[in-house]
Amino acid sequence: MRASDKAYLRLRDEILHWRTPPGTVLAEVEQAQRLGISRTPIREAFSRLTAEGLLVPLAGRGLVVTELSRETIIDMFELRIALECEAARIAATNVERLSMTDEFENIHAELLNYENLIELGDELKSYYELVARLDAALDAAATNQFLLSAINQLRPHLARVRQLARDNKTRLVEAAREHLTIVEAIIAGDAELAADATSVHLKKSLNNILRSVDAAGGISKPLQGKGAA
Amino acid sequence: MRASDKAYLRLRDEILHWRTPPGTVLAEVEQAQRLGISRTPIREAFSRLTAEGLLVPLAGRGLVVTELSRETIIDMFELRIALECEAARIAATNVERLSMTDEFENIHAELLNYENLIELGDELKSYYELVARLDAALDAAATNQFLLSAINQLRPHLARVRQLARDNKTRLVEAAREHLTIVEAIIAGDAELAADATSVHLKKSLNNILRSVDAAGGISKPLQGKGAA
DNA sequence: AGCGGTACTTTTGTATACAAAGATTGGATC
DNA sequence: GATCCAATCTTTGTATACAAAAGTACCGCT
Repeated sequence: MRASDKAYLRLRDEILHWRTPPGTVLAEVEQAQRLGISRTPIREAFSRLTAEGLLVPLAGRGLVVTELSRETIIDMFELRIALECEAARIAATNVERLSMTDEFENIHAELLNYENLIELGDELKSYYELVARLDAALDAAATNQFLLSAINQLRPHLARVRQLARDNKTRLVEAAREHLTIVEAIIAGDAELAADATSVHLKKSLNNILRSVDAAGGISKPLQGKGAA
Repeated sequence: MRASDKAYLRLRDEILHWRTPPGTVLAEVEQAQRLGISRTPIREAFSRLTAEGLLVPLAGRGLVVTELSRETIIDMFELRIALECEAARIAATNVERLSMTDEFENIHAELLNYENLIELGDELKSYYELVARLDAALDAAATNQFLLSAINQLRPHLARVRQLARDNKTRLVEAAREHLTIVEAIIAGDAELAADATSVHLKKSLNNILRSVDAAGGISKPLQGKGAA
């Protein structure tokens, strides 16, 4: 793997997990020395992170990790809802033609399973893996490179926000039911239902995150412990 | 201006205006020599163009200008419709609070003017400038940095596609009316009407482009002459 | 004649030296 | 004491040399 890739992944991971919190200033030489590589691959990594919007140039002083506000999170979800509803719409339309019904049926069956098992802490990781599989299946069924690229552009920002909220058991059971509805709509080929169910799920997710933020008295640092994911 | 910026703008311009058509392979040393600068700023420019999706890496052979197909154009507009309808929705909601009603009223008045003047060739440039002003006003009223960033990501691709279509008088008059409807909906604060009017306009624009492409027997090279814009 | 391997060429990846631009701090002057 | 200017220092921007990796072509072998 290239040094620039390693630097990019590491810096991004540190930002996403709040080890380098918003407002932190990064300089080229400083990071080059810390990571034990030269400025060239660091510049490459910086430019990718800047293009993603995780860093913004600070005139003559290096790059700053983007701030995160309540409004920013709302804006993020506003775009996310538009994009993922569209993706769900397309997926529902294409699932049959792409012979992906089986894949969604499998996910559906496993979701039914996890709805009962979710209270067991051990199952949490598997549950998040299942949601990741659903996301991947949706991506595959969306078949629109531009839409996918826009969603992927948003993902790192969402990952950073996710660190702020802790999913409790109640919310997880609810989310599982919402996912079930989405999957069922896609299997049925009902595009508008898929879009609406996605909207419902995302708006409830947003509310859950905002509740966590407000309960913590604003955005300061991520929640600690195994609950966050 | 930095050498990397100059290189980026020039390379991008050449791609957008089909002087470097899809499929062209670009190498670092080659472009560095042509533009009279070193490889470092060229790499910077290449990485930005790659992030935008105008170039894709070709293993061990440099970077290749992204291909453009009929389906690609449809995908592009699918995303564009989702994004700009959302932007129009937000703009209609915010226009009053942002005190931007006057700006849209001005654009409205000028649109009414151009609807009559549009057949004069001299007015074409001014008309496109007016549409650009409308776009800018919409951006300002959208107030969602993530949504805007997604739209801006799409713009260069749309610019490249625009070179393929020639707007005839009939289409221009029609487009002016569609723009009028959008502006009126925003002034009225009617979010859903603004979104629907935007959808109408963009779907008709897409059809006009596809008609041009099909009439030319596929995507080969851009139309020549003053008509394209 | 086809296949495989090796050497060579081309291309990208990295390090580093140097240049330029901007910010900050110190001093001098009003 | 405040302000402006200048020198210095920090930081990014650019060029270039070198390393590594990948692709290609050629040659020998089967």
